[in-house]
Amino acid sequence: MTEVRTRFCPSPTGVPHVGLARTCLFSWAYARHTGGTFVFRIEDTDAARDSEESYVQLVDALGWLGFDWDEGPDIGGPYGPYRQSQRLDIYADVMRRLVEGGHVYEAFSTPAEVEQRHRTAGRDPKLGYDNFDRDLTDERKAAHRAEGREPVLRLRMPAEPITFHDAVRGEVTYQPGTVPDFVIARADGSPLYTLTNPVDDAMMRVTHVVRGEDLLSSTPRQVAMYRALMDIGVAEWIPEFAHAPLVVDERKKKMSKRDPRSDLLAYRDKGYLPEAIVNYVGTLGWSIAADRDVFSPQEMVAAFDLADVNSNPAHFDEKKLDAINATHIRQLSTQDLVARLLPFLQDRGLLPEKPTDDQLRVLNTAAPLVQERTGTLVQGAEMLRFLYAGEDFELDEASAAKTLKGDAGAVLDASVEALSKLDDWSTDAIEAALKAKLVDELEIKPRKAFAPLRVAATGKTVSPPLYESMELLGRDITLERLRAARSRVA
RNA sequence: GCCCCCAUCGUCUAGUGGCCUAGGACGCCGCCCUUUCAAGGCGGUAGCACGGGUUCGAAUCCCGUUGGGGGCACCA
Repeated sequence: MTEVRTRFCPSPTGVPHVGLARTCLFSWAYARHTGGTFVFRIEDTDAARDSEESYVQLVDALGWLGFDWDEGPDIGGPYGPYRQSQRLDIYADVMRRLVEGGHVYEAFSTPAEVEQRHRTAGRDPKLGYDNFDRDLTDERKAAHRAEGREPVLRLRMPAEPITFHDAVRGEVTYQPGTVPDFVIARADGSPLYTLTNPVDDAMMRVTHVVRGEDLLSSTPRQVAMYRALMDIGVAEWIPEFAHAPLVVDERKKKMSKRDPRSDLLAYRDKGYLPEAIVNYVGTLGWSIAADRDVFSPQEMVAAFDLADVNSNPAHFDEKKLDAINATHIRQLSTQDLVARLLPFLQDRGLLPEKPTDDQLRVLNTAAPLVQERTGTLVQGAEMLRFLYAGEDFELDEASAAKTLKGDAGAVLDASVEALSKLDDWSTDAIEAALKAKLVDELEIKPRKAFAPLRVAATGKTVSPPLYESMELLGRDITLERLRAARSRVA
């Protein structure tokens, strides 16, 4: 157990969520930090719930976030296959050896029977399995089978305390009797997570198991399974565990996978940067430095250690995510920002698949203007809408109602007049002409004067800087829009 | 109910016995800048759950209390 090998092994159910991203991040960052190997495995042993669609979304989301793996279902590797549904023969073989080794036994009790026994004995009926079938005689088993009952397989829990080391929590001990013998294979013979997960981690030579705290209390079972696997020669060691604290909601409950804030791909659609998601999720249970919380994935990899992960649950705060996203947007180069904005403009039909040189020139000039005032790429694209809307340009009704009234008519008339006779259609000239006319000559307060102009030209009360926007729009369109707005003022 | 985990500003965190009259960030509030809204700059608000120990000294170690959470499937 020299080189670090970590893994991320989701089951393909539902949509990719924030909790997954955080667990994956810690696992991935640790492998990358140590120069180890990162394995991606799919745990699809529950045909009823797993779906190919979910698998595709998972790969999509992970790739978007910038995670890369050295071994996985899509790229193979020395310990494949990396989808559990393709490893059934392996599990069958291990099961057989586990039975032979006496670690596992056939159990026929139904949950109702177990509960009934608890009641009869005056115990709490919710106690869980009572290890009743541990030493069934061959006669009893045959009798059960004669009734048409098929057994599940259960692992015999050891009689000694189970202690394991957790990189986050230190030593954790479970007393014997507190964890019942557990099922590792269904009555139809198909394997369960309780078997497949440790078997694969062992066979894929995983050294560090990073997972959520919700799995902490299943770890003694995991450890017991490892011991059995070591006994039959399948495992060589018990991996180090690291249980990351839960991501919780405002009610302090484990954040639901169904929570809309949990949907990773939705963040991409809303114009969040993947590195911002990674950054934010990385601050949940870990910190890069005492006075710093904005960092790149590379910086996190350089600094990350499982031992520094803290153990208390972290509340998911969308406001903070927004702030971090905005910061990352501001740090982008113009070229990078343009490249990231482009798909959003195209999705909205504002730019064609192949933009013209002129459209790109405008975008290169305008992108830095929205960069410093937008929280997401979607907001940024929307802020640029007025530049590309053409015939479809329309005023935001709320903005128009707020500003196109009272003095607005006079302001627009005066502006059209001043701008019409401008020789030089540049930001500076526009600014000078407008200020001279509106502020100096007509003595209109700046905030009163420029609000209607902004709405007239860009459609909204929030936009890139006004004079620059007018320059980019060009004289004809600017004047046309001011006149159109004028006609709306009573 | 049983087992386990957790406990620093509203939130995320720094803090691993003296550097802490507890630092940063988000949020919130105020001021400045200013062509709206933002952004930016500056400042402010606010916290070691409680009770016992240990120690010359505790946010930091131990015990207990309280509170919160997770798990107890032929799901993963």
